[in-house]
Amino acid sequence: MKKIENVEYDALLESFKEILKRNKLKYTNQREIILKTLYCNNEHFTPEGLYFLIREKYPELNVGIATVYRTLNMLEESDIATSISFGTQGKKFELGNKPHHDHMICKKCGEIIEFEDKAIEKRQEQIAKDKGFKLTGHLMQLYGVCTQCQKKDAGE
Amino acid sequence: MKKIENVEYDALLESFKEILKRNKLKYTNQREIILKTLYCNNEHFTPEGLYFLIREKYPELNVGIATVYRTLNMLEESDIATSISFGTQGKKFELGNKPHHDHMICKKCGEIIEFEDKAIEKRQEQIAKDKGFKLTGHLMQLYGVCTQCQKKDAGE
DNA sequence: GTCAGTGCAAAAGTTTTGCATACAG
DNA sequence: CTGTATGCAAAACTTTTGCACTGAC
Repeated sequence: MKKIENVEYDALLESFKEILKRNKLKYTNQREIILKTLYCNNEHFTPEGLYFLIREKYPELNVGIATVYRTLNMLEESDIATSISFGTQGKKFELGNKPHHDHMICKKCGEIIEFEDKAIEKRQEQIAKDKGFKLTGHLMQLYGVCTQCQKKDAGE
Repeated sequence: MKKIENVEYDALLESFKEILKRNKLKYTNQREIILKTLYCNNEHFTPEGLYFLIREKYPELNVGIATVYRTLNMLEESDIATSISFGTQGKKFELGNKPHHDHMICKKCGEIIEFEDKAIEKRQEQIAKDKGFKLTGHLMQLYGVCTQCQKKDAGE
């Protein structure tokens, strides 16, 4: 994984610090590591998964699961991260910095593919307008079976 | 609430019985009540919420929470019901009988408006095809502020 | 009669909380 | 220094499971 010297991350970090300051919260090592880990691993983490990864990569920090939960909830409330849940596999968090993107999820293996579609975005705005909603965000998840799992299924 | 003498419900019930039979499962009172309650209350239930409602309406049945969980999971596996999660409010189940519909959710008051959009459905199928997915379903939620809440906000 | 379904209670899993200590501001 | 954040462990919640009994077929 390349070292972070990245305008996008810097901006994210700044806005994070900004939000912390605005809410009189403290900028701690743990909070930064959690943010950074979410950023670097372009994945969707369960709180537990994130916890284990951080424990492994930064054992000296000795992060507690409670801190991970507290931080994730805080990030979600601040709209820095969002959580999604699919099937029985529980809740997963990701950063909400990417402006608009959606998820296609394999029901068999849980793989998540991200995609973006301007046409759909446009329609969404139109629908909201029709119903008198002021649109602030959206969540779209397509469920299906990924190529690999389709092959596997066929083989059985 | 009007009594059920409803073609749509009958059809649902039939397909439910059909699925039960196909899987050598039994048609029990509890299972029917759970299905009926989901159908009559056009809402999105948490397992617990459904449990309490059923306890209240059919105390003589003495349904256990375990049965509610078991049945909901069974319904979801059979694609009769789907579960979605609304933010931190946990997992909610609804019947999947309405062929395709999505949700627009007011972040202020929690109101849920259902809508349907053919153009988006089409695009979704196209996207899935492009990525090699076999699409089995989708979940789309638009978040925003409803007309009433916008007015309220303006008034403050 | 047989075997799946049920309620109950216990267990397993997940998330939050209380508290003493650590550390950012 | 002050007071928030943290780790730990306990508590609270949520969901699943084991078991003896019930009831659908």
